[in-house]
Amino acid sequence: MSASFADSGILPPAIFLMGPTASGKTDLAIELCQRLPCDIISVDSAMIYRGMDIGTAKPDAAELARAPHRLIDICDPAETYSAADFRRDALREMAEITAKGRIPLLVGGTMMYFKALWHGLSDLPSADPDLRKALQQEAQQRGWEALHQELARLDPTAAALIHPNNRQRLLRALEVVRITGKPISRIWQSQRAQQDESGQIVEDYPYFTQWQADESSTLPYTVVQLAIAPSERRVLHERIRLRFLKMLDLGFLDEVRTLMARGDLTPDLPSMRCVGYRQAWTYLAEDGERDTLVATGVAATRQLAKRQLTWLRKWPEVHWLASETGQNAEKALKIISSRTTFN
RNA sequence: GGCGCGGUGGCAGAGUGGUUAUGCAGCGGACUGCAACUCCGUGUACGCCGGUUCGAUUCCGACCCGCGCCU
Repeated sequence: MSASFADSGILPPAIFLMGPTASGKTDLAIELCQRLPCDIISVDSAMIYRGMDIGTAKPDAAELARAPHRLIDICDPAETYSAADFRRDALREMAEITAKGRIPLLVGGTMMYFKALWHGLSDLPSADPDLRKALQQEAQQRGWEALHQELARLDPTAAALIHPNNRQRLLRALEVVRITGKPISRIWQSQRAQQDESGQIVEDYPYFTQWQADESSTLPYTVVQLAIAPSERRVLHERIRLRFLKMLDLGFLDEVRTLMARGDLTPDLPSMRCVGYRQAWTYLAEDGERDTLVATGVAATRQLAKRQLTWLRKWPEVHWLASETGQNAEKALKIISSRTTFN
């Protein structure tokens, strides 16, 4: 079971396996690896961090030995990583896997990364920490409303789309205007226009045509998209609760203590704002109640799952699997073989 | 048994004779370089019965429940 797709004229296969946290993605992915010539690429903005194992529910050593995951443990928790970084890295790994005649299996719950990979990103400048710091200071002095008003002047379209309270996105939009001299919305639009001329718009999915970039950013693979989740929300909530308690048993707090003890990490870093880590940090730093830690940690995880499901609910071309059902690997294989020429 | 205090949406917690805080959780949603982020939207609930009143969660009475004190 291997083939060269490079010169066959057929796009090589790739599999997306998506789902909310605690839905059983990792187990299913490992099972698929036993049955298909595929290699796993993690699509997870938290598992990228080294030393963050228990709280991210990273596969353990035995599982990794059976089914290696690419793009985990690639960053130090002091570092930041972006959707653009992910797209670049994932494309590189996918090419490498495909070159070996194998199938890239992209597994994870970071929907923004899936979207960036699948649809590409507009040609925008990356984050500029110094500029962001300067903008933050400006906000301190002039007020956040003033910054939003400035955006309304420079880029009314973006300002209408970004709520004044959404400082993170407001800063990003201002950052782009200041660096490029062009409104971020115009950059989105110019690429949408190209899209229109090439006739690539998929009418059924207007949402996804909003930002699809030019041909070159289209993913050169035949993608089979699978999503897995419990069919009932309450079941997902219970799985989340049990898993959080299990993490605590496994020494999650020690893991966070170790991170805090480094001395160079702060609670506002992306890594330390991850679900569970943020709550554990507060609990340890403020000597909180254990019941509160559990309640807030579990709630934060539920909220994460809800946001992931919001993405997934409107995601086109997904084939759904139910976590609690047996035989998901068989079902997945059936879907995969019916949608690709592989085998 | 007597006296006192209190019973407000899933939880916490304000308050008012008519305009029905707030926080958390839940639910729905947005999201192009921090995305496990960030942000938006969403609930007439006032223990029970009767009375006063044009109108009662708010005033009065009885009752039930909880807490404290007393005999």
